[in-house]
Amino acid sequence: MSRLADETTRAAVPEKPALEGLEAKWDADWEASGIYRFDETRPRAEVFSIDTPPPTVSGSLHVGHVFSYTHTDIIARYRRMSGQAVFYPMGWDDNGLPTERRVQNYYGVRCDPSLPYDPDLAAPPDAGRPSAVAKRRTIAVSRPNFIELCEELTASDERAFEDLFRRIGLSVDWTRTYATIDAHCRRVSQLAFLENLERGEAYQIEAPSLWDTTFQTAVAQAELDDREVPGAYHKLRFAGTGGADDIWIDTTRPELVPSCVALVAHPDDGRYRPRFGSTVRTPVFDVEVPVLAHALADPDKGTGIAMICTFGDTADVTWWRELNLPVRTVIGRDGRLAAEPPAAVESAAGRAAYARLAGKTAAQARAEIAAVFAESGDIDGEPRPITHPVKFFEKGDKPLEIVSSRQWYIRNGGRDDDLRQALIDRGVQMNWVPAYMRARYESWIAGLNGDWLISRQRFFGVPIPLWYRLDADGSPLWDAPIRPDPGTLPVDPSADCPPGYDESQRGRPGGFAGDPDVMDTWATSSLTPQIATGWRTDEALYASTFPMDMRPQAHDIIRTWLFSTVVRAHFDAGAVPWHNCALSGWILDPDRKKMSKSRGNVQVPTDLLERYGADAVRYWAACGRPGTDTAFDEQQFRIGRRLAVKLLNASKFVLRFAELDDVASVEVERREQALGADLDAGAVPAGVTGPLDRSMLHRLAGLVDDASQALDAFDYARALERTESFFWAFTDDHIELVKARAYGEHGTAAAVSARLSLRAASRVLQQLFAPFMPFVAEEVWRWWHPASVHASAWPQSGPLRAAAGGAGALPGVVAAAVLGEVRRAKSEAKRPLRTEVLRATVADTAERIAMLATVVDDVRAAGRISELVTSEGPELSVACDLAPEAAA
RNA sequence: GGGCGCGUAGCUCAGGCGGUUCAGAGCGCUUCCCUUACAAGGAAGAGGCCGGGGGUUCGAGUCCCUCCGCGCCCA
Repeated sequence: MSRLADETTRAAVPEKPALEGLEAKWDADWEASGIYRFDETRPRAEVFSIDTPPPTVSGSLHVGHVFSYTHTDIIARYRRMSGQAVFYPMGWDDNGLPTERRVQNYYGVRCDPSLPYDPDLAAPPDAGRPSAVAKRRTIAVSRPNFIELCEELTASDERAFEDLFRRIGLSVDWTRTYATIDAHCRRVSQLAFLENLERGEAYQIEAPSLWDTTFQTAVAQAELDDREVPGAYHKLRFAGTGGADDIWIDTTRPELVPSCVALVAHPDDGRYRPRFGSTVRTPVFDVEVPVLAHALADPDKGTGIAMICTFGDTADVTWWRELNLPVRTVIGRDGRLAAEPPAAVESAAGRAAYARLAGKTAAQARAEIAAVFAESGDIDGEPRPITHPVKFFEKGDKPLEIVSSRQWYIRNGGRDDDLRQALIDRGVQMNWVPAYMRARYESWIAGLNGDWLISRQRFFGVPIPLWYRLDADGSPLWDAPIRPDPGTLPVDPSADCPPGYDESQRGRPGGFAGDPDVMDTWATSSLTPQIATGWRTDEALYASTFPMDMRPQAHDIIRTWLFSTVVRAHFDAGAVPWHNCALSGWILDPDRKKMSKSRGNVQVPTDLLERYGADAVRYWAACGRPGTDTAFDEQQFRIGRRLAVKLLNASKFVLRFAELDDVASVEVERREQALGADLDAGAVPAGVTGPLDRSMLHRLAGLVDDASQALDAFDYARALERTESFFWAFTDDHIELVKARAYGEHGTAAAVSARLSLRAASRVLQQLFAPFMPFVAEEVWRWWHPASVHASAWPQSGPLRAAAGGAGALPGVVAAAVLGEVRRAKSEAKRPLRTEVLRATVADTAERIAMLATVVDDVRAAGRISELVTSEGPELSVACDLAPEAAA
């Protein structure tokens, strides 16, 4: 395509360039030209595929989204300009508890799975008005209706996110979006689960698991928070049997005494060693339990001996499993004590005491049992207040209980050393940015103490795709689940029938029952690479995009999203899911607190975009180094905006020489036309002869190498810093130094050299800025190019270095240094910069004086120096005789 | 308690392999300048025991040890 032919499609350089309106203008242009669409015809080696994090759309927009997504976009744009076909999809995470909660509050409804589907149900008229919703009773709706409401609300949330992401110029391929609850994701999620089941990587077992009594669901290890909460030690008496002494234990959970199955002390603890193997009787409930030894018992805690209950905490689970103890459950799924005591409680007194606890919450029962023990004399003194760490569900506000239930697990190395090591090895096969983040991955794996619990007793999620046959008594036959035909996925076992059954057999003896549970949201989002790349649905796409090249994500979810994704890819593909993990930091408010909705310190991005523009907001984001938390600093937006304005003005200055009606202008155009399309390959037309011009091109070549190297290493911040620093020196010094020559004051050849090199540098700088500030870069590029800068080829240093013709950095450095000294002399004399210097005396080393001689005309013109004399000296010094001040 | 990271100018932060772009940038502050790309701008200046203390080395923001302070992840 010849540049002449497209002359008419180019915009003229405006008289007063401005940033306003660029975002809408170029977003529309990009959308129309489709330059961000993935080219499926390109082979794997030319593809760069990105596993974009699906944002939780039920949250609100804030600057944190802008921050990390901009980092990814910079890399995507760089790779695209480097010639790769960038696969850059977008997902929405609308699956799971956050969405359920938002829907409940927004519409004022609750899900009742026992209700039938109502096809005519409309959203409540007061939906979205919290004060109105709060005044009325919540409306019970069926599970399918509830899910419809979830879908309705998430659809509008997703539009708001897409608007924001377009506004900040993400070069996402918007024809490739997914939502974690859509049919495609449910299908992939269920299919992957069924394949895990087939290979034995998923299994179901009745076992103690962490249980949130508020949300009524099991939760996984990765979702735990330890919180320090107040509690109290109760010192209780366990009566020795066969005439042995009583044993006193300290416990924070006396209400669990009815579920006590043993006492345990450290094997080396001399105080209790004689008692190992003997028994004691629990206070009041009078159940005989053994005294056992286990290394996990802490001799320094309380009296050094603990009671094992089923179950009070995770240590109980370990002891129970390793010491082969029975189960005596008292806490139910609702967090209350069961109506009946465990069968082991036989005595009338014990059963009477238990009756005082039955139906109470754990906290209520604790108070009651303290009274019971006080009456019986089995407690020593008053409870002693302490604070201790207690496990919570990260989204919950009541302590977790441990209840025995039937749950689905996926193996993750928590109970298998070989698998554990294999997953650690996968981490070694990936490039981590920054590198030290891998340590977090490894330490998480090292600390795993069980497999990954994926079933959740919730509604808005991907259902476990199984049914169970019911025996003649109506009890499910757990060991032989009925699987769906893969072609029918996704299925909802609560609404769909298994193959060979009809709806009338649901819940009937001899019929079937659907698995009531859904999968944890991470069980689906751990499959984002498979979801995005067309696994099992588009084998060609999968082959050209998987394993993916990049997973950008925040560092706090290494243990969840990153790790679980590695687990799935390891099982499914025997591979890493991606070659690079880029971990981003958080946005902190100016007081260095993490920005979050609950803290109320969130900055709304639309407001910032309004005031500073997308390029300025991106500039701020790009200054945050990989993995590093960044404080929100409004000053950075101003700086970014100033940089964008400067790029407009500097580009205008350079390009408008072409409009001068002089010989040099004709000559520049002739030389560029002679090169034709090679200009786009980075060639510089012959004719750059000026030493200062060549010196600048030499340094520009170095900048291209630095920036490319940094971007290859995902260090966008370094690339921007180098580019920005060069650019300011270019405008402050180089342009000032060559300005007179470019205007033709030293003849045509000198002007041609100046203008050609300025144009070459502008071209390169516009391209180097393009990944960071895509809107303004596109604007200035289109002033002289028919096609998008974002589809142009990333600059190469070779042609620039060739054009520099062996020049070094020094001429430019010396010229700028002398000019700086002259400016200082004028500034210190409080005279305008245009003041004439009658005579400047420059002393410097011989080498630098020699360099100065080659560029002296430029220096004299820029400094308005009439006479410049040089001498040798140890270092640079400049003495200036300024022209006398004109009489007022 | 373990792991990781961070302490450099008033503020926010750069400082790839120890030595000529090692005392740096921007902001803020002070002063000056409407100069034919840019006043939504430009030029210049002042400001620092590079957290403390040891060590390695001819030489240490840079490497090692230790202490202090801060943050994050996990127990």
